[in-house]
Amino acid sequence: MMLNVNTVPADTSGFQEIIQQHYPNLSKRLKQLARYMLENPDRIVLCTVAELSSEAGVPPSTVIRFANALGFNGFSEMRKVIRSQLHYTGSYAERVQTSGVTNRRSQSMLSSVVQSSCASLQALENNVNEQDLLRTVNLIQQADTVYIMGVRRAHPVATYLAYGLWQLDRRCVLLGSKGGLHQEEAAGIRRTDLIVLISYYPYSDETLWMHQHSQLRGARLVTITDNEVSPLARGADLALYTKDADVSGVRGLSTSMCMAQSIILSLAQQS
Amino acid sequence: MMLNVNTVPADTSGFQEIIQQHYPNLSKRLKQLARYMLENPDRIVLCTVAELSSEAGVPPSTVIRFANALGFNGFSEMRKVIRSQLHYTGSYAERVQTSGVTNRRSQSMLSSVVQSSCASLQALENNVNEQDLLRTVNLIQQADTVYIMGVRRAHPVATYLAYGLWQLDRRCVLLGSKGGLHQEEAAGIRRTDLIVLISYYPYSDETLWMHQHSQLRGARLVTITDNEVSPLARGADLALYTKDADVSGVRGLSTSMCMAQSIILSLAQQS
DNA sequence: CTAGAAATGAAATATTTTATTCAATTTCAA
DNA sequence: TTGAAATTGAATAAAATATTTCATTTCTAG
Repeated sequence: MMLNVNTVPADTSGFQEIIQQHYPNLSKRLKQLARYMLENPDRIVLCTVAELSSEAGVPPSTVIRFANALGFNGFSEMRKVIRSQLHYTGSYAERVQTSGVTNRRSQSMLSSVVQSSCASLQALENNVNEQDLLRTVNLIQQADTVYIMGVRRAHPVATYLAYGLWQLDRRCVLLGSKGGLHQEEAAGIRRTDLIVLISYYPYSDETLWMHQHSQLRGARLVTITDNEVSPLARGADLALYTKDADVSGVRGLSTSMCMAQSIILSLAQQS
Repeated sequence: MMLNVNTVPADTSGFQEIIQQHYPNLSKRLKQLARYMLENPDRIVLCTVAELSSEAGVPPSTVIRFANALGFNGFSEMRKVIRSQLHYTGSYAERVQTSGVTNRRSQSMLSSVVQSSCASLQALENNVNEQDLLRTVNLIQQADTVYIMGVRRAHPVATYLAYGLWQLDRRCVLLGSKGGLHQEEAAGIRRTDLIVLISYYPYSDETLWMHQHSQLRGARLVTITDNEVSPLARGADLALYTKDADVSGVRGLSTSMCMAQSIILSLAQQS
C-alpha cells in the first residue's frame, strides 16, 4: 500500500503583513473581514468571493472593497498574487525537523503539549456518550437557575461555562469565586435549580462540601470530574468525565474546555 | 519582530489513489494529464481549467473529461471534493459545509467541537514562534510580581495561568476578578513587575484601559490576543497569538489553554 | 441637531470559468 | 487497407463568479 502524502504548505505571511499595514485605515466592516482573513489565512487561497463573504459574515461587495483597499486591482488579482507567492516548502515533517535544529528543546515543549492535548481530545470523543451531553443540556434547560462551582484548577472551566450560559441568557450563578462565601450563596439554592460541580483529583473541600449539601437542597446535580470513582460521581443525576493530559506534572484543561464548549453549543442549538 | 508564518498543509493523497486506480483505463491524453496531476498534486486545488490545461499541455476539454473519467460530476465538483478533503490546519467551516451535505445529522456535536479544536491546536503548533514562548518565560522569571488580567471569555485563561504560577511559587496577582477594582489594584504595579493581558475580540474596556496604563507604570508587558492587529499587540514587549476555533458562533478556549499550559510547563522546567 | 461625507448591502451587470457539442482525427480489428 | 468506434480539440452554450452601481444607512464635523 502506497502511503504517499503530498503536502502543500502555503506561506501567506507576506499577505498578512499587507493586511496589518492597512488595517488602521480600514472601515469597521473591512476590519471585520481583515480579522477573519488573519485568522483563516488559507481561505483566501481556496475560496470564491461568495464563500469567503458568507464565512466572514460580510456582503460580497465588502470582499471586493477589501481587495481594492489593500491596493489590489480586484479580488481576482489579490487571490492570484497570493497564490503565485505561495512559498512551497518541503513536507510538514521536513519543516519540523529543520526548525527543530535551532531550538529543539523548546520546540518539543509546545509540540508535546499540543500532541497530548489532541490525544486527550480524541479520547474524549470516544469516551463521552452523546446521550449524556444531551441530558445535561436538558437539565440546564429545565433548571430555573444554574449554580456552577469549580475552584483551583477547575475554576477556569466553571467561569467559561458560566460565561457561556450568560451569553445565552440563562440565569446562572458562579459559586465560590468570592473567598469562602459559597456556603452563604448555597443557601439560596432551591429544588428547581441545577448545580454543576467541577473538580478533579485532588478534590477540593469546598466542592465536596457542596456535593454533600446539594442533596439536602433537593436540587438536580451534574458533575464534571475525572473518573468514575471520583467522589463527585456518586449521587449525581449525571456525571461527565474529562481526562486532561498531564505533561511532566502540569495538567492541561483543553479537554475540559472542549467539553464545556460542546455543552454550550448544544444548548445554543436547542434554544 | 514576529515572523508569523502560516501554513496550509494540504494532503491530497486520497486523490492520488483515485488517479492510480483509474489510470490503466484512461486514454493517452488522459494519461498525460494524470501523470501531470500526480507530479503536481497542488495544482488541482488552485488552478482553473484553463490554467491546468495549459500547464499540462492538454486542451481544456480533456481536463473536464478527466474529472468525469474519475467518477466526478465535472471539474468543479472534483476540485470542490478535493478541497474539502484537504487536511489543512485552518477553518473547520468548509469541511462542515461540504461534508454536511451527506451526513450533517450523524456528525455529533461533540465530534465537531473536538475536531475543530484539534485543528486549532495543530495551527497553534505551526504558528507560534518557540522563541516567543521562551522570552515570555524569561520575562516571568525576571519579574518581581506577575499581574495577570483577563475578563469575560479571557478570564478562564487568566485564572489558569495564575493558578499555574501560584503552583510554581511565583508571586502573582489576578487583576479584575473583583468587580471593577482593577484600577485600584493597578496602583501597586512597579517597574520591576510584569503585566500579562489576555483579551480577544471584542476587546474588553478594562483590559484596554490596563494596556494604556501599563506603559505609565513602566512595567514589562506581555499580551495574549487573537491576532496581529489587536490593539493589545501594540506596545507590548511581547505578543502571543492564539486562534481558538469558532463552532457555529461559540468560540472555544482549548487552544488558549494549551498555550497557557505550555508557558507553565516551560517555566517549570527552567526553574 | 443637521448637512455632507463615508460606508454599506442588494441587485444588476460584466466577466470569467466550466461544460457541451460536433466535426475532424486517430486507433484498431478484420 | 478499410470502416467502425473511440478520442480529440475548437467553438459555443451554460453556469458560476467577480465587479459595479445605486439607493439607503451610518457616521462625522460644524
